Amino acid sequence: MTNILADLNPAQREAVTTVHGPVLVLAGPGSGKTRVLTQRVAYLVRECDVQPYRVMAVTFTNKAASEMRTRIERLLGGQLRGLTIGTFHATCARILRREAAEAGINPGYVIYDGDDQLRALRQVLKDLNLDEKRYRPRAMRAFISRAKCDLLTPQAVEPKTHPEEVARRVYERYQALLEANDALDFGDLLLRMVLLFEKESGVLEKYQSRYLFLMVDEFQDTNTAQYRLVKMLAGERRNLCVVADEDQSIYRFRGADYRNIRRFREDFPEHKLLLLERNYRSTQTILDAANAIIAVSPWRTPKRLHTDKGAGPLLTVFEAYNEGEEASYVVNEIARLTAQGRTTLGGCAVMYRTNAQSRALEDAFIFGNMPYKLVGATRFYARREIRDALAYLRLIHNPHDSVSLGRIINVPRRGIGARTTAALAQWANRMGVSQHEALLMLREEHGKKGREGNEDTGGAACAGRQAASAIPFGTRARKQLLIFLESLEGWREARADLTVAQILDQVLEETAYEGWIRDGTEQGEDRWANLMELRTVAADYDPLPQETALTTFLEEVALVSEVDDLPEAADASTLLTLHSAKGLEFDVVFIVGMEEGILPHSRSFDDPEQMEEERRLCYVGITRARERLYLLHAFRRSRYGADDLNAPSRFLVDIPRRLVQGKGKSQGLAAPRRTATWRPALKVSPAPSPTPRSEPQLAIGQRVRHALFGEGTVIESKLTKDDEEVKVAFPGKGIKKLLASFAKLQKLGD
DNA sequence: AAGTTTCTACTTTTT
DNA sequence: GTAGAAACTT
Repeated sequence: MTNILADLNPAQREAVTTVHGPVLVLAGPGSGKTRVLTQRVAYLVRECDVQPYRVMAVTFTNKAASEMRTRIERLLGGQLRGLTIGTFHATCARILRREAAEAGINPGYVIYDGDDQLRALRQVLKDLNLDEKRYRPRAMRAFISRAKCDLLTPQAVEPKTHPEEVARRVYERYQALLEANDALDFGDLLLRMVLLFEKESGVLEKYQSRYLFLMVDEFQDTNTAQYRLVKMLAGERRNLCVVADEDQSIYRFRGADYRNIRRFREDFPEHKLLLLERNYRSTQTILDAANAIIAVSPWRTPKRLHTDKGAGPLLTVFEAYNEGEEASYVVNEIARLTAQGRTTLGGCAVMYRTNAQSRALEDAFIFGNMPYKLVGATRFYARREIRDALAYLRLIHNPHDSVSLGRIINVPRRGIGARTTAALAQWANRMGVSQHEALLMLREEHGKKGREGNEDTGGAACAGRQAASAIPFGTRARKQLLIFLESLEGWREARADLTVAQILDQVLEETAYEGWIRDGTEQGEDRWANLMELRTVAADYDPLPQETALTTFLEEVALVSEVDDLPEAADASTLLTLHSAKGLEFDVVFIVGMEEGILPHSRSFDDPEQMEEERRLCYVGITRARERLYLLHAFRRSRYGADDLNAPSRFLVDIPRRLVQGKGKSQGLAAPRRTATWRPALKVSPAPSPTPRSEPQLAIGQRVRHALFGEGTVIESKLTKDDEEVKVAFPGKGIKKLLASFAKLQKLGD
């Protein structure tokens, strides 16, 4: 058995072994805090005879949680039954499911994400006769989410302005809709948990006495609801260990409040404070740059990060002419560094402020025939086809979910248009039942009518009997609705005998979804492939007991995050936002778009607090680098259509020149364009030298082979200054723009 | 109701 | 420069 405490520095060791009472670990980037947390759990279990099920560890992402679990299991050599490791949301979702009766929730509830929230809100705005232009669903969502983070129910909100009063009413109505749908949104998971603990002291005590030891990672990113939750759970015992780095607090916009650190210090005055300042990741040069950026920030506990690693290479600051040149510079540098054996493709990452910036980079990677993996962009679970499929599954699981119903009732097209869906929603509303129940009533009426042999057209005959159930549909609409209901009821019955994957198959089959989505375009193929990918994920749930498989699948799918489904294996560079970079590390990091208006983002200009957050975001990016750091900005950048000229980021100015290669010629205000700057990189690049001018150009119609895309046909070709740019159609892969010198296209006969 | 075209907002970050 | 909604037509 390995000694759990070996290889820990004194501060780390103390953080691991101080298991009783509150502990605050202030941990700089790369200081081994994940290590501390895993060793601490292992220490509790092995050295202190604590049963795993008495420990709860909360992490920020599911990925962090499963990594931690794996590492602990490796340390202890065995499965840890009953250990609770997960995100706040996942943990609350599970407890609420278990305590559904006490919480007054249907245990089969579904979880609404941001997109579902918007759909629900649009319905609410329609019901309240509010103009979507004046009361933006997104603004309403932000208002509601903020309220929930602050533990405010609609009744508790105190509107200060008229628009806030309207938002409060929307919140109230929205909440009623969710309740009717047996749905909880992300905010509800936390809010309802807190409310349950406050209302039912017995339930709280049950969990307090189960969880003797609590740990929270990324504590600076907790919101008020989350703070309240851990404080309640810690109870009298106060065995609560939180790990925080206020310099990496980057989620203020979704309610995170790094002041929870201060709150912790006040609420747990007897806490032990531990500082992890030794960095095991980066060179001193990178740490100095990071310190220079963050030291400017007020109100922070100063930390002095240090490392045993040497100075390492200087930083590179580079001004490109535009985003295209910025991207090709990155690709060239990665090619050069990997060819020199200084790193691997997987050791390189490119980080940016907004997802939209990934496009130019992707183009450059494809141009250069360099493998890359993209984190985020259009999240897998945000894709339309995936959401459609999940809506079907959710509806089968919980027919009250009218948001899902509204999503797929006419997808694929089945003759139920906007008019009919609006009428159905209104009708159900008026009768105070869910849309599914309304459909069941419609069927009943229909059957009755048939038996009575009543041959009226339209719903007039029923109107006299029951005003509330006057059926607002024409014959055709009614027929289509009943056909839809039959399908749904069929799946719901079949559900008991089928696995999740089989239910999905059946839905796709019976709705002819494949034909609907596979329309012969490249996009259609992608979408179908995504669905098959979803099917693979669903098949993972086959071994679970039949009754819980669908519930578990839907819950886990609702709570996965961006970085969670990062493919590990492939040797490819990573493209990701600065936000999703947190917690990761790479040999070489490129931060692109270091410009005023991009990083810092223009939305932060008028709010000093938000500007500080931009600074921390920059700090997070820098501290991801182990060896080499490149900071890039472009003289000119096109942002949705128009061209902008952006000054270099103010954060660049804070970096001491001695840390920067080439004496920072490009620092200061926007310099005139110097395209020559990046050409040398192209020359030393290991990529094959550009096709000699004499070589016959690739003609339109020429068949070619590409290493990544296979065989294709040239459909467009134009000569640029010193190369040839071609568009090639690859069957099944779509049309790609390629640079002849990089793409290594092999000409094929015929 | 479905298929077109036109318009518009979008691009901050996500459990 | 695009995706999704709204406004049109068939």
